Amino acid sequence: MGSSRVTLRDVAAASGVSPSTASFVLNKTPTQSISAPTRARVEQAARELGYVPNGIARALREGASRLVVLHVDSTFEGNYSRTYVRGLDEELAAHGHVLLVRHGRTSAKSTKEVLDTVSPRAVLEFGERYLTGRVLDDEGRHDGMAANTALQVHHLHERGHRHLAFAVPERGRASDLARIRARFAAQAARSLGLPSPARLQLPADPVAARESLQVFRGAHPAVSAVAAFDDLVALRVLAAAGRLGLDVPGDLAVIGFDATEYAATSTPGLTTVHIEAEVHGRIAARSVLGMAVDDLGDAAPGRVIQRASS
Amino acid sequence: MGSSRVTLRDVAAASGVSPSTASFVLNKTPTQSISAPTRARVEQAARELGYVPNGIARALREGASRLVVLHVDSTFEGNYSRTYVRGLDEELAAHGHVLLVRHGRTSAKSTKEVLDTVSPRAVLEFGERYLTGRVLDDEGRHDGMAANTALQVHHLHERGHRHLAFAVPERGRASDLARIRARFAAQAARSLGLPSPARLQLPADPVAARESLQVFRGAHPAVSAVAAFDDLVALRVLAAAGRLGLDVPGDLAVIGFDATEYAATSTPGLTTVHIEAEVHGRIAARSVLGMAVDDLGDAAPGRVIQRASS
DNA sequence: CTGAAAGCGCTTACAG
DNA sequence: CTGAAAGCGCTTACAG
Repeated sequence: MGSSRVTLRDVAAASGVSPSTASFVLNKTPTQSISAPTRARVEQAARELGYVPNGIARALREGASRLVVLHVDSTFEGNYSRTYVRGLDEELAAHGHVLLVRHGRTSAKSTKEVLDTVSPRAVLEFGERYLTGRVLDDEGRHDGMAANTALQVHHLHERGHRHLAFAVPERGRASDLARIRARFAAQAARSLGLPSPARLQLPADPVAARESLQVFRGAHPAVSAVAAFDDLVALRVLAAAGRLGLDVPGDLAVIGFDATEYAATSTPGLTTVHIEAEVHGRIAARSVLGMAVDDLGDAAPGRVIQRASS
Repeated sequence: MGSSRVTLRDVAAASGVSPSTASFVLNKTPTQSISAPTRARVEQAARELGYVPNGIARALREGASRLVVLHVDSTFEGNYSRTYVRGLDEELAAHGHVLLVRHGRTSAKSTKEVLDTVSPRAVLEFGERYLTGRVLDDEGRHDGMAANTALQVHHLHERGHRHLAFAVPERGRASDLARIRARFAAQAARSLGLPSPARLQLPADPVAARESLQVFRGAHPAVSAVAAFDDLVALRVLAAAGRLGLDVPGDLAVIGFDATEYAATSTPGLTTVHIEAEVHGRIAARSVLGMAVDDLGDAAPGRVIQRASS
């Protein structure tokens, strides 16, 4: 902790200039011209002394720190969150900022506390950008979750399924997100001329999940394929189907979402959607810093990882 | 962002005292006595104006912010990390501090950058405390990972297994941790008079994993049970065993670690160890703040969640 | 019991 | 091209 000792004043003293001048040099302040020799001396002194600016002092002066807080509710399991955070982190780092993550419930109070304590440059909600997506063309296609959900539906349709289910987790978990995803699935189905996917809820308890699937099968005998909210829910479908003696994919095809490592461990292996969100993370970073995002290119499209469950 | 407008000076003005006095009141500075009426006026003014101290200014003055950074390399999947972070977060919040998480590789440079930018009160490495554990008695028992690993070994031993394997992930992933866990497993086996568990490596690719298990079975025909590094590795063992036509648990029993939700979705269901780390999180919080930890009690012991795989 | 003053380390008008 | 000065919002000796 006792590292940040060297101060701007030290650098100034060592190079025989005022702190103001040292600051101008070190920040390359565009509105100030500094003679080349002075600049060289200051830079060398800073290097030799190992000067690093005190972020707190700078933050007090500038009104905000160079910290960006990402608030995440859910867990970090799939490929999406991993790549999103990587992109966000790298892009922020490239522009002198630091990413820190806040976990857990968004009690308004505790969020305010964070803001007051560290004066971050911004607070991002995980997935916000992704939920929206960017419109790619005049037909209003998105590269976000809508497109990736459509990928599930298209995949099942291509394999000959017309009557689909959309499988969601137990009540309460990720219910907002599940609702949005279900809506996207319905849109995708409609655009293919398919009926809207039926809603299938899969609780965590295996016995309850099996019963849930059994009841569902009775109510929706025509449904031959399931697009799941995520891999976990998909694996629950697989387990329930197995316990009901159903053949997967013969009686019921299943596709997961977001390609966790667990998808490779089921029997049959779980088909799923691999999502690369690094560009989304970078876009979020640039947006927060008020920079242009045009040169980042489009997000890598999602892709289906085909296994035996579909 | 434009919320933190009200300053200490405003509160002081509104209550007709100096900023010094207002500060003394609001911080309940123990070395200062303030008359009751003054105190009341300041507190009311602060409340009415919605005053929240500027954490950056305070940090500059005090030399460190009230922020604690938790550095985590791996993913947050099992019960352990979830409960650890919850305990850490709540305990820090109870003492006026804020927890933020930094993900990803510990490049020394980027860590330094974090420190310089936000001057956190402390930086914790995830699992550090847990890796060590606390000695509970004179026999040197630990409540940390050693004890939880022993739980796996004891469970398999109780079910009649004498020749065990310890299953680890592919090269590179969590290899330090895997080595430590394997050593704990060996200690536990020795204390039961069992031979040291053989090392079984399970790559992510299902075909490679199956081959790995096949080779292992040839080399260690006596091994009848596997304790796994985590649930993911355990599920890989299950899948590989299934593909080899082995009966689980008849031919090979399997126990996972850290009770992810995925453990309930395999066929057969995966027996695993549930670990409650909230107390560890609280201990870490208190330690970092230089507070006593005695009244926190012992960590909840781990427990085996019995399913069909053992 | 209360207040004026200094200072944490920086940035940035402003004056020269 | 360079420097002296003010000020971001707080805390805490120090004086009264």
